[in-house]
Amino acid sequence: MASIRDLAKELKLSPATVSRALNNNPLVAPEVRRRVLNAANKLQYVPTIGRRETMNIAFAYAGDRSIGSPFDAALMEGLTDRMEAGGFDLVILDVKRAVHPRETFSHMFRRKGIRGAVLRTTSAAKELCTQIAEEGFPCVVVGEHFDNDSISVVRSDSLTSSRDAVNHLIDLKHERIAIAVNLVDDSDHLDRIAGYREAMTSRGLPVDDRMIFRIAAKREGGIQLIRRIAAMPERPTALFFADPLPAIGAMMEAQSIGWSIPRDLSIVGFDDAELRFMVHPTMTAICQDARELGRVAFEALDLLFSQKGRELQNSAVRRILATQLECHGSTGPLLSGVEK
Amino acid sequence: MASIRDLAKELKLSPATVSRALNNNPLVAPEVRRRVLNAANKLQYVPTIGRRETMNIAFAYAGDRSIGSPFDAALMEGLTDRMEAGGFDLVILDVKRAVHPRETFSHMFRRKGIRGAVLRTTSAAKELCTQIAEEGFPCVVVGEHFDNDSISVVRSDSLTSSRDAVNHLIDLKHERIAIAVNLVDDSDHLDRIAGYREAMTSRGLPVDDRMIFRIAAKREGGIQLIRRIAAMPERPTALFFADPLPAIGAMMEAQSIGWSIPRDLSIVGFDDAELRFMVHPTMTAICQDARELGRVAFEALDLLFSQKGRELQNSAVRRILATQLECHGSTGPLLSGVEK
DNA sequence: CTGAAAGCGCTTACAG
DNA sequence: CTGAAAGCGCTTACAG
Repeated sequence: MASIRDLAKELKLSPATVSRALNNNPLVAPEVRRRVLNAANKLQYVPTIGRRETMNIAFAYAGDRSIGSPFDAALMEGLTDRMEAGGFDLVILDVKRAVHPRETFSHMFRRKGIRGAVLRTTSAAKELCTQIAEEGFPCVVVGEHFDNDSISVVRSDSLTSSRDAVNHLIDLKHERIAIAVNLVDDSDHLDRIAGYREAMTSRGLPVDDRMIFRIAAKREGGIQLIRRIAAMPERPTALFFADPLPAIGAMMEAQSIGWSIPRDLSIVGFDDAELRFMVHPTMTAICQDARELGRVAFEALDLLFSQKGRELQNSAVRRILATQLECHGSTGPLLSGVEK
Repeated sequence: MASIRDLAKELKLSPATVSRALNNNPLVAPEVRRRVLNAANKLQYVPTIGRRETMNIAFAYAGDRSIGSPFDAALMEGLTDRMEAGGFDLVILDVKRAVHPRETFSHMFRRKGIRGAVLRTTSAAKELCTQIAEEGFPCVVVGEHFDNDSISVVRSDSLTSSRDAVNHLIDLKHERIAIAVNLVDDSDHLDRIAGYREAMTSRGLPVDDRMIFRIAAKREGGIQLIRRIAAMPERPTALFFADPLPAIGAMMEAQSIGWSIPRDLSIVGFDDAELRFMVHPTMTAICQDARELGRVAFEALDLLFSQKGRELQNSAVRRILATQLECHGSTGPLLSGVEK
C-alpha cells in the first residue's frame, strides 16, 4: 500500500504537490492532478488513522437510498458476514450527498478512509457508477447490467427464472398471463420481461402488449393493478410480478374484492427476503438470495484489492447468481369455465 | 477536540506514554493507562485521518446482529437522515467481534475513528452497554431501559399503547384476552406485559397466567401459538402480540386452519414498519416510528458531543417517544355464542 | 503552479 | 514502566 511519499517518488513530484492534488487544492495543475489521481488508484493509495491504514468499505447509494428495503438489509448482512474476518468495517454512504463540490468520487472515498465500494444504483444513476469505476476506484455494482466491460458487477440471473415462472403458469393451463414490472426501467427488469416473452413464444402463446403492465414497485402498484384488471372484459387468469411489494399488495387487494387465490387468480411474485411467507396463501415466488449476493460482492471487491491494480486494471469481476422458483399456494390450475 | 499532545500536557506525561496507553500497549502502568483513557473521554480525543478529524458514528450491536430487521433498517434511515448535515458517516459494527483481546471498548471505537455509538442490544448484552457508557464513551442505547441513570437512552413508550390495545379489545367485549411476548426478557417487553395487566385489572377482568404466553419472536412462534390455543378447551377470543413477526405468523396459521379473522379470533400486533399492510385483513397494531427513533438517537448523540464532556458527564440523555394504536381489520367485536 | 522547509499528529526503537 | 529523540505520514505558510 502506497503512501504520499511513494506516489511522489513514482511521479517525480514533491510530497507537497501530491498532497495538494489528493486534497483537491485548486492550485495544482489539472494535468498533474490527473496523473496523481491515476497513480493513487493504480498504486492503491490508502490514508491512515494515526499510523494504521484505514479499513473501510462503503455501501454506497449512487441513486436514491433504499436502506429500509429487505433486499438492502440482506445484502448488508451478507457483506458484513464476510468482511469481519478481514477486519473491514462497513460505512453507509449517499454518493451524491457525500461528494464535495470540486471533488472526484475517488477523492471523496479516500477522504473518508474507504478502500472500496459496493454500489447500489437505480437505472437513472448508472452513469455515476460508470464514472466511479472509470476513475479506477475499486468498486462493485450490485444488481445492474453494464455494457461497459470494465465495471465489476454482481447480480442475480432473472431471465432463466422468469421463464421458469411463466412456464409454471402455462403448465397449469393458463393462457392469459400478464406481467407487471416496475415503471422505472433497469436491465434486471428488462430481463424479467424477456423471460416472460421467451416462455410465451416458445409455448406458442401470443405476447399481447396489453398484458405487459408498468406499475409502481410498491404495494400500492399491485393494488391499482388488481382494480384495473377487475374492470377488463377478458382479464388475465394469472399475474407474474417482477417485484416483491406489488405482488403482496395485489394478493391483498384481490382478496379484499372477494377473489379467492389461486382459484380466481394465480399470482407469482419475486422475493428478496421472506415476504412470501407473510401472506396467505404463501406466495409462489422467484427467490433471489440477497445475502449470498452480499457475500459474493465482498469477495469480488477483495479480489480487486488483491490483484495489483496496475496489472489487471481492465479485468473487471462478473458474478451472476442463480435464482429459484419456489412454488407455493398462490398459483393453481386454471379452472375451466371461469368467467369474470 | 484534543490531540495526544493535549492529553500529555493535561496529564503531565510524555506524548509517547499517552500514545502507548491509547494503543493498549501492555508496557504502560495500569493506573496511568486508566488516567489516560479517562482524559481521552473527558477531553473528547478524536483520531485523525491525515490532518482531518474522523467523523464516524457507529451503529453498534452489543448482542446479536439484527441488520435484516425492519426495525433496524428504519432506525438507520432515521440516523443517516440527520447525520448527513453534520458530515458524519455511519459505520456498522459488531461490538464483541470488533474489540481486540486486551482492549477497552473506547479503544476499539477510537481505533476505528468513531466518535460516538448508537447501541442496539438484547437484554443479555445490556451489561456490555453499561460498560461502554461507564468508560465515558459517548453512546446512546436504543430501545432498552436501564436502571443506571448515567446511560443515555432513546426508546418508545410501550406501556401506554399496550394498555390502549387491550382496552380496545375489552371495548369490543372480549374477556378471554391472551398476550404473547418474546421468550427473551427485555424491559420494553416487560412494559408490554405490564400494560396488559393494568388494562385487564382496571376493567375488572382477571389476569390468568395461562393467558400469558412466551413465544419465539419469529413467524414460527405465532404459528405454534395458534396450534396451542386451537387445542384449548376455553381458548382466548383475542390475542395481543408484543412482536411483529409472530402476529403475522398467527394470522396466517389461523387462516390455514380455517378460522376467519376477526370473526373467530381478534389479533392485535406490534409493527415497526409496514408489515400490518401486508396481510389480509390489515392488522390492528401498535406502531412505533423507528425512523423517528433513529433521528432522535442522533440528536441525543450530538448533544453528548456538544456539551463539554467534563462538565456534564453524568447528565445522560433520555427520550421516550409515544407509540400509537392503529385499528384495522384484524380486530372485531366478540360474537355472542362463539364456541370452539 | 511547484518545491523546500517547518511543523503537527502519531509511533517506536533506544536508553534508563 | 517512562521519556527524549528519531522518524513516518501528512499539510501548509513561504518563496519563487
